Amino acid sequence: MATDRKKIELAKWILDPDKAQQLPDDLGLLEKKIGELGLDKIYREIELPLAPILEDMKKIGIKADARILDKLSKELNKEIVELEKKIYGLAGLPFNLNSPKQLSEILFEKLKIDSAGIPRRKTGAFSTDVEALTKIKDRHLIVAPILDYRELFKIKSTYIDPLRELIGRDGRIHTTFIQTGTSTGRLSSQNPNLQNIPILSEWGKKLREAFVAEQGFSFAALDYSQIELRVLASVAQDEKMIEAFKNDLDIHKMTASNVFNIPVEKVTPEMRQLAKTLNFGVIYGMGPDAFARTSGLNRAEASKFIKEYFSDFADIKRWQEKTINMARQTGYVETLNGRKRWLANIMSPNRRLAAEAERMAINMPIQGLAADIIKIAMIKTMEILKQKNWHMKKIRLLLSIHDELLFEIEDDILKQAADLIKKEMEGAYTLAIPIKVNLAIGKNWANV
DNA sequence: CGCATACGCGCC
DNA sequence: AAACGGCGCGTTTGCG
Repeated sequence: MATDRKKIELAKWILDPDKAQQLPDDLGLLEKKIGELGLDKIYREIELPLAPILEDMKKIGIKADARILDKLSKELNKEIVELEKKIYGLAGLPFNLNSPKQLSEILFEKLKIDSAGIPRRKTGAFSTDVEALTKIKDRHLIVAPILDYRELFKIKSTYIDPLRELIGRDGRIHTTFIQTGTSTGRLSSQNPNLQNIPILSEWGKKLREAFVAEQGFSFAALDYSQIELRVLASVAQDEKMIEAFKNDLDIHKMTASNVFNIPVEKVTPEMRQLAKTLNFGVIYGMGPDAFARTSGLNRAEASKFIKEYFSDFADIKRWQEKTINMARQTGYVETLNGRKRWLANIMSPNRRLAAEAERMAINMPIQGLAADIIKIAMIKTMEILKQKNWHMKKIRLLLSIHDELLFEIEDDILKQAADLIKKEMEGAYTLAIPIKVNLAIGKNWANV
């Protein structure tokens, strides 16, 4: 059970996850307030039981193969040095490639690359982020190797080398899951952050191969399928989206079919990608500008698609408006479980701040309920594992990555145990639609 | 020299 | 220019 110190920290965070208020360190007072604000379920049924589970996860850690990391570090170093040479040659002089300021000077002053369409940063320098560099990729030969350099340097300096140093004498890496670190109810992971290990790039995959299951064990990765969109459909009670999930349709395809007013069979991959961006954008409160930027459309087209989206899924629009109005009246938003986030700026006369608060308002009940669900699943699952006397001996919960749980399971019970966990996760909460979990099994984190 | 900030970027 | 929600972290740069 949690210490009073820990309980106080949790209670204060639940009362005010942005930590903007000055709350007393008096547990009695805090718990009284929790009751008054309808936060008992969050406090007593979710966060308090979760605390010891996170402690166990930290203690057990995840096994990492130092030899693989060492090998990757050497390989990356070779690539990075070669890219540096090439880039300095094209620039005509060496400079600090990791300095956006210096890089900007080289690109746009020394080499005089056309800066049309490249935004300036607040320091006045032209942006050199991946979006900007991609835009000028065809304007000079130096750009492509810079993009390559960025990717490789990032993976080496942020992941490979620090992770190597964090392997303990037990051969494992022990992240800290922070229970009071987010404003929406999610967990975060620190020192190292194991919630943002690369997965998409080729080198990211190689890195994940360094995370390995203990001898005689395998990894089981279970991730909720489209959990935030399912939560959105359910919370907003959008019949069209609910039906799609009930029928286990490809949700992005269905969205494209609606937005483009064509049958599902006629949806192209490009249309589906656009619909996918829209679906995620809706959860984040994306406007026409951001949608245009990420989709490659112009502003007018982007606006048109957003409008079409909300006419097809009118209940979602209505829910968003209702949620923002409630926030204006009460000063907070909440998940179906009562988890709250106070939005001080929702009535701000500063439109930028008010609009920012509105986006937080429509995001938090979705992201927060998804977080509630996976936390409930963690608690229910661990209870079962303890009953079966598997906990820590034959099964360890290693990581929680927002919509995914990574377990290490002894091979003799692997299949039956993984299926059991899957059922627990799917049954953790009842929405208007089924909750689906994907299961993957492998000996390392790249192969799950 | 340490610290805060800006920038950039990995993940969900 | 930016305004797409939630995080943690490495490097550079400017300041005290």
